Amino acid sequence: MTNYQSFYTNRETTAIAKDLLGKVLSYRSEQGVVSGYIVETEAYLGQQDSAAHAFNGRRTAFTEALYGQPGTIYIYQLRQQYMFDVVVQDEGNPQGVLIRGIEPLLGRSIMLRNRVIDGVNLTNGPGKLMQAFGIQSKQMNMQLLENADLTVKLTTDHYPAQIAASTRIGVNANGATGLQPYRFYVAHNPYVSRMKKSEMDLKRHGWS
DNA sequence: GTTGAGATTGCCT
DNA sequence: GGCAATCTCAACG
Repeated sequence: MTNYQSFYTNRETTAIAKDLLGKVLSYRSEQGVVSGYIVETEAYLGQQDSAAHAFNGRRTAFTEALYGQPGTIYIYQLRQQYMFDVVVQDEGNPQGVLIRGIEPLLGRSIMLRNRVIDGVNLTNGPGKLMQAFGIQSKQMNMQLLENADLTVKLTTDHYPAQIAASTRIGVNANGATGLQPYRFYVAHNPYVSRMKKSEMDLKRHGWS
């Protein structure tokens, strides 16, 4: 267990999901470095969470990465879209945090080229941000964030003025934990998915 | 500006 | 065969 990995264990997954807000997600692409501040996350609590891929201990090639060490990359494909989770908790405990939105920092022109659409639509969704980064394969699945071209920097100069919570998006609401408030986001930040224009803070973007 | 349904691919979530 | 942790765009208010 490295120091880097200790961030991703030893406390509740919901606490880790909140703590990731404001951290910088960075990718060394072939076109150059692209990065952004994390503004939206969702916690998935593994075997007891009816909305989680690893509910009831489901373990297949699809979900294998979730069972890896803390800080492992979990990339999966859904309807032509790639999505990215950070695996949290100790090896064998299949919990994860889905990164749902980022505020662009470096390489904005690269993201524009990859997405061909400007404004908040550049990165305000889990599939959108992967498109913007130009990650369109599962090549980095199961790698450690620490060693991969995709990393999360755990120091930051951005802190949410307020963290909001809600139910998770797109999950089956009928399960036991389907309506738990495990989605966390920087209140009023424009790059949060489904953020209403009338609620956006266009000056400070919700940072303190 | 906001909401709803269709698109469309891989795996059994 | 059916469904999935989404995106896009057309239609409505």
